Amino acid sequence: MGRPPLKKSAIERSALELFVEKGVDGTSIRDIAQRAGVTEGALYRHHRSKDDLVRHLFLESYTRYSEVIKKLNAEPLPFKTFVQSLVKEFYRLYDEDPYVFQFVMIVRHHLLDEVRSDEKNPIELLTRIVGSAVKKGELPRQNVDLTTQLMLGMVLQAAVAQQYGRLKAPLVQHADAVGKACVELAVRATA
Amino acid sequence: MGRPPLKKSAIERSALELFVEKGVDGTSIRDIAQRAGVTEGALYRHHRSKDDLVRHLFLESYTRYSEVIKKLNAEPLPFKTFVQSLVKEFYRLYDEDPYVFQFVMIVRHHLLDEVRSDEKNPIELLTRIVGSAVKKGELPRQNVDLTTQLMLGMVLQAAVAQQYGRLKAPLVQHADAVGKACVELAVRATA
Amino acid sequence: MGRPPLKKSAIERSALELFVEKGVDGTSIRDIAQRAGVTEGALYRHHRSKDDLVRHLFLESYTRYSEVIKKLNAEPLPFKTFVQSLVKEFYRLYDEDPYVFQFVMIVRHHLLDEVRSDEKNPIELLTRIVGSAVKKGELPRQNVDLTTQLMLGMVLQAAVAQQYGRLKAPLVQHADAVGKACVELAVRATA
Amino acid sequence: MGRPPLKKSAIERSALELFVEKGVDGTSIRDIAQRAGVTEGALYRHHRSKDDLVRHLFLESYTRYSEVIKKLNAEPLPFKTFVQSLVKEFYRLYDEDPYVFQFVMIVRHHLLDEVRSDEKNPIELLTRIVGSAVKKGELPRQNVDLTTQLMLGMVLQAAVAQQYGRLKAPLVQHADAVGKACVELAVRATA
DNA sequence: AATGAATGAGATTTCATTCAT
DNA sequence: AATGAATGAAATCTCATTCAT
Repeated sequence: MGRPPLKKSAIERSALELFVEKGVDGTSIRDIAQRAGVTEGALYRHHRSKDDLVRHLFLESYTRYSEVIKKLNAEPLPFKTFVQSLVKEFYRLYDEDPYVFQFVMIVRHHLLDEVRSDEKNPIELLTRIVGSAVKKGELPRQNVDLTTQLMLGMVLQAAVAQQYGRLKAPLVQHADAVGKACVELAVRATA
Repeated sequence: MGRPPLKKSAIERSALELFVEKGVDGTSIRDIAQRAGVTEGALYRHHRSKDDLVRHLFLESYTRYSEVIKKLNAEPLPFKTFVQSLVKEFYRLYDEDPYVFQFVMIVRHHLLDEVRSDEKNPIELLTRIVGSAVKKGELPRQNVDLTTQLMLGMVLQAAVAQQYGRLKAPLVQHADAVGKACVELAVRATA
Repeated sequence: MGRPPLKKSAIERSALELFVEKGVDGTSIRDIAQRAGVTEGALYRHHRSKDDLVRHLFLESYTRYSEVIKKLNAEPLPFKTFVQSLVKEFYRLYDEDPYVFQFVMIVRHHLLDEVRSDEKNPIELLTRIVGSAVKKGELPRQNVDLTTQLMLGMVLQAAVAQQYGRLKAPLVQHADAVGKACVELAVRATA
Repeated sequence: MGRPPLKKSAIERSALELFVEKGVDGTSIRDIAQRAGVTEGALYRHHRSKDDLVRHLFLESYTRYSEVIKKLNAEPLPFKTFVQSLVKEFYRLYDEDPYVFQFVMIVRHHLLDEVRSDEKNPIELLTRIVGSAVKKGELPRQNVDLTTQLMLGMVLQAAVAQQYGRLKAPLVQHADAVGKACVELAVRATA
């Protein structure tokens, strides 16, 4: 009945981009409003505060990535297939919209607490998946936490490198290589 | 390998810690002065501006890490030895003062430009080292950029994980495992 | 003596209450709309502006009280009867809807100008009534302004005290005592 | 060692006056700064927020008046003397600086809570003093709360009337008349 | 009649920096 | 060297009001 919220998505998109480009604290409400083509007050119709906006964008973005893991975990896949599919899906998402990934990387320091308590947060889940592959005998005995983190490091770093121009886009073309590296790491690791 | 500076000025130390804890933009001159136990004006005796202070701390910290690579690169080591020594030295530094590493991670977005142009910046150097190991036949033909980034990802992620409480300190105890993973990655990679 | 308006519009009632609870400037259009269960725009169907709404409520409330005096003044009553009836009517009104009284107390600072010019404003009227009682010999010679104000002070303070929980409601039960105090004050005062 | 706080009192005085003239919510930080001849930020060196400033001024002002009662209560005076001295002291303070009194009247609605819990708040004290005069037989049995409030009403209303130009300043010249009225009220009241 | 998104002006507050002491 | 009051600019947020729907 009232006006439709024409500018809501413009505001959120502008914010996401600016947060990535200049950092959260480095981006002012005015910056966001200008890029979105609205006045500063408009933002507050949709979000209680700048902080609120950041939180909203974070949860939205974070969820997008964490659901990939949850979905893949729902089907019973061999470890190798699981890892390779995961990397591919992950990089597909990245190529689709690198800003979303970059935004999560940038704010996780300050907001990860809100998610960490979640028993099913993606890192926890990933660790458990590696752990159960060890129990099933798919992988040798090893430091599960360390292996998980190292795999994660490889997957994330490729994205960071793309950002800095050190790897060519699209990232999906590296998915097989990275996936293979992850699997080999896990298969050859020793306790 | 240098010893840690036994006594940084209280101002610089407070700044470093706060920048890590709350971000650079999230930290005010007042915050720094308070933690250092001085007043706001005092900071300007030692640094022209906040920006100046950040730059100073960054260069100091960055140098500490990049020199490890330069030094190791000065001696002609086999690839495997090089990588393992590098990881060990790196983690020794990290354990000595995690704030320094975290600070570099945090501000590189904003300040890396000043360093990137440097032909001898550590990533460039690392990439060249992997590249020449391939040329010498120490490593099989492969995507050198990708391999370098994946190794880097593993090394850095372990530090991030420690920060988040997912890996137990000191990091040095993981140096051998991480070093081995890096070497195997490079050795087994294919073009 | 008029009956209370059985059904004020939700907007006006909400506004009245909020103005009393948080002050006029401390109450936003949004606050009013929320409590009334409508949206912000709706208010402007009924009142040109917030200022308009305040003025409307003030005049309505103020009139309610000032008419008591005018009516009583219309009949030729002995001073004592006049005062006692006045207090009783006044407190009856107060008990009926304390918000209305409190609202008048709160906004008189800002709006009294509009009324003060009125030659027949209640304070003026009251002062004249005391004055003519002196002229008629019903009361001894005295500082008429002072006496009027002291009587007024007693009557109003009982209401304030009720508000702060220092006198029990309903106020009407104190009307005789307060009325008697006013009369005695006037009767015993000296020039 | 730093600059002396030259502007602190100017800020507080300007605030006090403006709060009385235009209300607390009706006065902006800019208003205060302008009248004090400083920039807006200067206020925040001395007070954490506008709210803080209001609270500070209130406590300071409130204390000024409540100490009159406390001091007089310290000496064992007959009721009549006590009341007359109190009114005189009170009006002396008022004449000295009417703004202080008016400010307290204006903000008490919003801040009185902070003081009400105080067992020794002036209204409580006053009530107890009347009560003990009754116990001692100095006054007849009566509704102590009501009498106290009516006396208070007279004393305060004279000040309000001065503000509105209905009583001539200085108020001290009315002290005896008001004091006498208070005493007579208490002496003649009945249960 | 009503909605609620959006505006535009202004409010409070923060903060890097300067400067008298 | 150091202090901390004060500045000036900018940041976040509020809010009465308008207007397309």
